[in-house]
Amino acid sequence: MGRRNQHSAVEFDKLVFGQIETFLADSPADQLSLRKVATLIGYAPSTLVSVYGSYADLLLRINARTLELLNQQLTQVIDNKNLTPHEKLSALAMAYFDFATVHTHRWQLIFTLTMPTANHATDEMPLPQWIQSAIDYSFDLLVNCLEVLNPQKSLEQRQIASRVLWSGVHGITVLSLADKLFLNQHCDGEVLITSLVENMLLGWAGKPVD
Amino acid sequence: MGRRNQHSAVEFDKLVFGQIETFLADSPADQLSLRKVATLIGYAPSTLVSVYGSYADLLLRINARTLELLNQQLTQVIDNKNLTPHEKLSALAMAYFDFATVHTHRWQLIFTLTMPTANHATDEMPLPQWIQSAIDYSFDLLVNCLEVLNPQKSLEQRQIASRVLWSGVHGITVLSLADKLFLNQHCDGEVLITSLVENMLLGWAGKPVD
DNA sequence: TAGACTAATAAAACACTGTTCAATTAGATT
DNA sequence: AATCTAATTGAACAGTGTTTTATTAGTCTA
Repeated sequence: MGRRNQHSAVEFDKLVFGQIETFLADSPADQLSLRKVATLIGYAPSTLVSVYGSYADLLLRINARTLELLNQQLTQVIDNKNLTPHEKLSALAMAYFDFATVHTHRWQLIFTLTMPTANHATDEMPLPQWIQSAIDYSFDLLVNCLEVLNPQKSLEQRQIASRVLWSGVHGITVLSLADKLFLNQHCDGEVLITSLVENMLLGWAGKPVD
Repeated sequence: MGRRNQHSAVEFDKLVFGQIETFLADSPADQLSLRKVATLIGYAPSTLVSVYGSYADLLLRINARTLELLNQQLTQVIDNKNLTPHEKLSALAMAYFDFATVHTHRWQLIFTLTMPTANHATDEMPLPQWIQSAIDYSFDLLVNCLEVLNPQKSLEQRQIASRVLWSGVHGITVLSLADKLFLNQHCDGEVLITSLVENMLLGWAGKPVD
């Protein structure tokens, strides 16, 4: 077939992803570069491009892995059958926050990575089907919890509330990691998240929930 | 004194800020560069550096102007004395969202700009006093509204609730602009914001608020 | 008025970045 | 043993922000 790989495809992936992710354990993504990754794995920069298409595409692969890991952690929370809907929502919110706190730089990369060259295709092209399904499924979990808490509300209202909850948790996480909450006493973002969930569900159910 | 400026200091600022901000009216900040700004204003790149210190510092000046403009708009809402606390909070949230929607790229620059070279000073150095005061003042406005709505709660609880509200609005705004809310029907972020404020205040006051 | 001084501006070089492309190289195939 | 081919690389390119050096053009002084 030609020159033998010094690493097989999967070995190469493992090498690349491993080096990048250990780097991101300590340092933010904007301190990394294609050339640094190349020296980190002992290959030439052009090799990485020929394998992954571009540096942006490589980082996109990293993001896919991060999202998969996040999904695992959230699923783990959901699968705990001993929780009430209220507890489940709280646990999900906290798991999201904790994940971002632990894997700060990998999590931030998800939201800071922008594809270069005003990619017209990206704007109009819908998400890959498997991603869209995964997202829909995740939101359905929230929607179901909300339905139990207040069956009176319409589906649309539940969908809206699920987005509000997730946006709120996301906002708290973003600002907490950026240290932009400006609470004089050092008060964890976790306190804010429980307050958000507590008050939202109180407003949502019209009465204290369990 | 030496060679006369072809533009005075204030004229130069006006030229630079004007060109950058009209650019950001159409295009995101990551498509701009020091060299592009230089050609845009008809000066050499090094001139900009000698005036503002660095490209990052220049963008920081842009952010200061954006924040000032945002502050004006929010103050305008607050100064309307005919509003109930509830209405005031809703109007503030909406004004924040609308500002980000109108000045998308300038607003995003505030949160995407990161100072280069792992600036150790930045991590430990507190904010300039005038900025810290402005932030405290803004949050106090929220805290006061919350006190009227439920005087039972402690100051700390009010401070927490104000952060939750702001984080929630911020999160909705971020995800709305990134088009990551995944609501199948095209449903404005404004609907989410009213839902957030409504439910939070319902939970907060323990009863429907005016 | 002629020359020195100086602040404003620019030009060039430097160290980076991601990307492209032509040139290798080493194993498999014939 | 020669050929072929896929993996890998090195060099060139266009771009970035920054630094350093050089050139202006106006003001001040002798």
